[in-house]
Amino acid sequence: MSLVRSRAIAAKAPDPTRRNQQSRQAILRAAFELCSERSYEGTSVEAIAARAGVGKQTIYRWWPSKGAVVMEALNDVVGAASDFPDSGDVIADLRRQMTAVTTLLSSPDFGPVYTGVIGAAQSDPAVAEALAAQIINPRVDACRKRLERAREAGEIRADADLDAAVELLYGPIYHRLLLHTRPPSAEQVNTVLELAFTGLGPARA
Amino acid sequence: MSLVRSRAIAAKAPDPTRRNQQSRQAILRAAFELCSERSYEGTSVEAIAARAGVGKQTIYRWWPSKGAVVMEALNDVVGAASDFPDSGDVIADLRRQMTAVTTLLSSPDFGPVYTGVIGAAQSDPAVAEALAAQIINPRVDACRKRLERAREAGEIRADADLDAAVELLYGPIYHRLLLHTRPPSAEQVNTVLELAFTGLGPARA
Amino acid sequence: MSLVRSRAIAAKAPDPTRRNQQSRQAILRAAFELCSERSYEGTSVEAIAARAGVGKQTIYRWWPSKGAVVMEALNDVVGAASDFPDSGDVIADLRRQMTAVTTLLSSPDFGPVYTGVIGAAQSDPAVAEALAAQIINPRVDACRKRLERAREAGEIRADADLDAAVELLYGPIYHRLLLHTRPPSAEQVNTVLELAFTGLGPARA
Amino acid sequence: MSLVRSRAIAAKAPDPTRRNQQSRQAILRAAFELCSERSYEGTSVEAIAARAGVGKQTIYRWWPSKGAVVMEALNDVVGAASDFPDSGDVIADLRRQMTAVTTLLSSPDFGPVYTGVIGAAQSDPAVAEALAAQIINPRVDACRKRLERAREAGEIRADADLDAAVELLYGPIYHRLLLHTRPPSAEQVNTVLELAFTGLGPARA
DNA sequence: GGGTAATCGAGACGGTACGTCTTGTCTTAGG
DNA sequence: CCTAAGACAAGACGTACCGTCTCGATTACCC
Repeated sequence: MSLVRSRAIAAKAPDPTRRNQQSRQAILRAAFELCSERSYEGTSVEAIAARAGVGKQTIYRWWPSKGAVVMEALNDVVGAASDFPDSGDVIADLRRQMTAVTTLLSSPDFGPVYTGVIGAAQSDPAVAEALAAQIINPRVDACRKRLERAREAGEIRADADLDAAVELLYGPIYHRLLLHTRPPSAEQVNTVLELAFTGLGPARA
Repeated sequence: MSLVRSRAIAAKAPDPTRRNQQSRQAILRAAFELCSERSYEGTSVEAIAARAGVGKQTIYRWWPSKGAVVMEALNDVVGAASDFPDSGDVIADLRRQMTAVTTLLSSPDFGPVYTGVIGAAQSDPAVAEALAAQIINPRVDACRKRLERAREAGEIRADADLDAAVELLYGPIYHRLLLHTRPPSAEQVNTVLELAFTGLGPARA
Repeated sequence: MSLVRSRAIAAKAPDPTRRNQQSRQAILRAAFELCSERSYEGTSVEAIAARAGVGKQTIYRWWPSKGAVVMEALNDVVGAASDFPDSGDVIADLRRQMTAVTTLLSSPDFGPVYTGVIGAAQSDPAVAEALAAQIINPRVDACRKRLERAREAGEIRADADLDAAVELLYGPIYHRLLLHTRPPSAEQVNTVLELAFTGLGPARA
Repeated sequence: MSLVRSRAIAAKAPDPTRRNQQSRQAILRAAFELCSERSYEGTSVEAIAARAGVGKQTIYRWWPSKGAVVMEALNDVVGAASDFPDSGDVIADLRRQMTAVTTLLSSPDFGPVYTGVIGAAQSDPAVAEALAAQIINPRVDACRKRLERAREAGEIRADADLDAAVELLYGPIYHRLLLHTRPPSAEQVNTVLELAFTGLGPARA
């Protein structure tokens, strides 16, 4: 899985065996650094090439756009989607994972780069596709698998739509993150879990 | 509230009483049209000025950036946040309102412009602030007020955090919309309402 | 003559009796000051209006262009073309007058403004015409009149073309001034007078 | 001499071996054409770039200003300063050369472009320097060399300052050209030569 | 182990848009 | 009606990047 993971967006043609791995690393590193220092929008392909000590053509040979480069750089930073922990207590496991996410998103190094890429995805379908395929879906899948085990264990209603459940849990975090109403936080995670598992409705029976 | 709503971002200095309202309308109209025809990213200030028959300076005099113009145009299109309907059945009212939202977001005229502005908000703090203040918060407030009445009527648990509840309901829609996993839909609204009100946990008692 | 002298370029229409003389003076003064401080090119109508505490319209109402304003300001500074002195020695009189000219042209306050206006005259026929009519021709005339008296006194050949003679005397100064090969100087005046009166040819008979 | 002639003003930095000569020629050609059709002032860098089918940056990469471009274009048109003819009769040679100059300056294609550049030189020191170094000085030198031979041949006084003599001969032409009193002409050349060689003073001895 | 083909750094190129500046006209209030 | 103030349409300025292109100069594979 992880072998193909980080190349879907980069399908451009030339012989990958001749690729200079030092240049590739320098480019990804420069891209992430520049996005952290300035911002996603404030980072140009020219600047990435200059910082990496690389010709612009070397970037355009292997990636279709700035978004694709930063996408891949981001993916290198966060690493592969690991499976969810399974302690037997689904709420504790979700709390752990979701809290880690809000912490990462609040990091000044990572958060703005990530939201920058999501911003770029709104106007660049290739970035949007790569974002969903490489970053979001693997993590949604890992979460849904954990929820499936919880459902089998009776911790979750038997009739729950688990894809929708993942969106119900993470949606509020992205709502805050992307609409800039207030920052996501560990405290929010607790509230969301409580509401989502107990339900908004009045106590039943 | 709605008196000040649509000018927060435009604070730039010159005497507003001398402003040419025809130019203002032509600019907002041109901005929205161009964003609909091409895309947010594909629309330039130059093009807006040309389409509106206006000098570029007239745009830069009154707005700090393209994002601010489109923001205001969008706000004109969607109109003020109306109060939620109150039929006495909170779930029916939410379904009506949330379905209208997903329909609007799925419209090819409106959806891409809206996501474009949200994308711009990720790199432009002024746009982000205007988005929250002018578009999101008024609607969040309206929804929370309806939920408050529902809580008083016993349709919602007495201890529920209603701001979080709004995020719980709308977050899943924005999750799909902005992460481009799958489009928001009326069907999603039903699923979300069912899950959010009943809760993920197993039937109690 | 000198009553109408300085208005030829300004023929624009409105009733001159209603003209505010304080504004006129402030404009001319501001124009000359700004040209001295920055340069002719670096001075804009906006800046002149601002410095003079005057609306731009007040400038455009009375003058057709920046060149016309500076032209008139310059004319105020140098004053009317005075008659040449007549000591009975034409060469001494010319030396006095021409040396005064090179001194004025070398002044950092005046020289650059003057060459700036001559530069503007190369692209603006109205300025060119005003320059010739208001600045150059009156002085050429005064000089020619002095040469006429010298011719009558036998100091100058009876068959000399005196208009050409004036150009012969002042041309070398403007050659240096406008082609920027080397600055005009008092020393140049001596050389020019010597050459022009004695002639380049070998001593006759 | 003529090898280095046409690059003095263009010292801007980039590697000249990589320069696209087709673009260079297209730019110079477009610049001269536009200046002829409209005027020097009425010609913009944008228009030159558009007419030449070239990006603006390509102009700014190799020239510091519009003046520098037109300067070089002009220099290409007039060609290198040729040596003066030497028929043994210095007055005949000067008449030939100076008449050619007044003819060129009276040409509607060339004259206004040339005066436009001289106008620009009054506000742009770089253009002024290039004008002197590339256009004026080579021709002054060629003329002075011819006068030196004439002095050796006894056609000119042994004690004449020949640099001043060149200014004496050409100054009157530029006086008319740049102060716009009346146009330079072949007839003027005759008058100037007669006056300059014979002298203004009464017949000697 | 030499030939050849692709990648590499570098950077010029034709373009587009930026945000600023100035021009000359038009509009508004005040005297 | 003239004035100061300044908004307006127009459009050029010089800069920044875009994505493509052309250069030698290394590579690295194949014969």
